[in-house]
Amino acid sequence: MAHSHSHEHDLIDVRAKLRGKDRRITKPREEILELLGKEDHPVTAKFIHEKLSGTCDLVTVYRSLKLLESISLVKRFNFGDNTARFELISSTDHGHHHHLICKACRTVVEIDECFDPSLESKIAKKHGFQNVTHELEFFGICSSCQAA
Amino acid sequence: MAHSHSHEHDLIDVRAKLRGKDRRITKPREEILELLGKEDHPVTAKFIHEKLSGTCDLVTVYRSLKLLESISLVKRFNFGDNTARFELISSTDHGHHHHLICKACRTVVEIDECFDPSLESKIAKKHGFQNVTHELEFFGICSSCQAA
DNA sequence: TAGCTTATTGAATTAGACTTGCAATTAGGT
DNA sequence: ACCTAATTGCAAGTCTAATTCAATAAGCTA
Repeated sequence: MAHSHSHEHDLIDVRAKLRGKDRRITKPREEILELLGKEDHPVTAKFIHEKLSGTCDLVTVYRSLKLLESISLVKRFNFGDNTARFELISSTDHGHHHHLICKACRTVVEIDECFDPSLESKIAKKHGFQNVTHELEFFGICSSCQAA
Repeated sequence: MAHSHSHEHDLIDVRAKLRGKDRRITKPREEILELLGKEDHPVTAKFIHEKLSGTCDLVTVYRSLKLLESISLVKRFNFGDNTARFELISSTDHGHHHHLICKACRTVVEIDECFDPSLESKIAKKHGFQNVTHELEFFGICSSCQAA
């Protein structure tokens, strides 16, 4: 019950984001959002497609993710392996956070810390840029892989 | 003369890096290094291949860049468009610097500033990671594109 | 300098992520 | 229930990059 209620709540959110844009709530989009809600790290389109095992086409996953990204429900991350990864944007951090990735086993740790925002505004001002954001990921060797 | 002299100097560097590794100094590798030395922003493999216009195959460019990266002569950057970009590693910053990229026209500005290294060591220690590095790029709208 | 060993190259093929065109389907308003 | 347009599935295409293998050439050694 509690789950279906919160699910309903999510849907209201999604509808709000789609409203007036001639966009629709479809089963693949719902399923992808629900799956992303259960993952605590960014996942690839292929991973989503496999988890959904045949309920929709891989192309639909790509298209859905692009749409969800465009309405700021999902954020795309790049871990340097030529494969986009997607995470649900949480209301707490608005999707702005970083990751620490093990170069050996590809384990991912979510990072809340970030550098002082004054650095970004300083850089923006210095070069006359506006709406400056950044992408930051950390890479290293996790404790398990150090032992091995 | 001055140029050929500095070129010779570079070659000594390259030979040193390759020494004892059963690797060879070849014309494509020399040409790629020379070209990268003239560029002041990261460039794609395709760009290099076009500039070298037929002197070697695109596959050789990919292979050479991978080799040069492996011996720390070249650094790979990711600007979020699924295309790797490469820059010669300068002795001054050891390849560690960042970029500010215009989301509209893709203009690139080299950035020297970075956040305090204590943030990185704090994160490394907190999660038991070693050899932690980071990839950081800034994105925004440049002054020309703001006007347009 | 010639000869030898083996790293490297070129050309074609393959791999993998992602996109596009189009007919069939379906969301969601009336 | 009906209608219209957004969405999907499937096939085919694009783009970056890796792989295979015979031909080439770097760089010793005599």
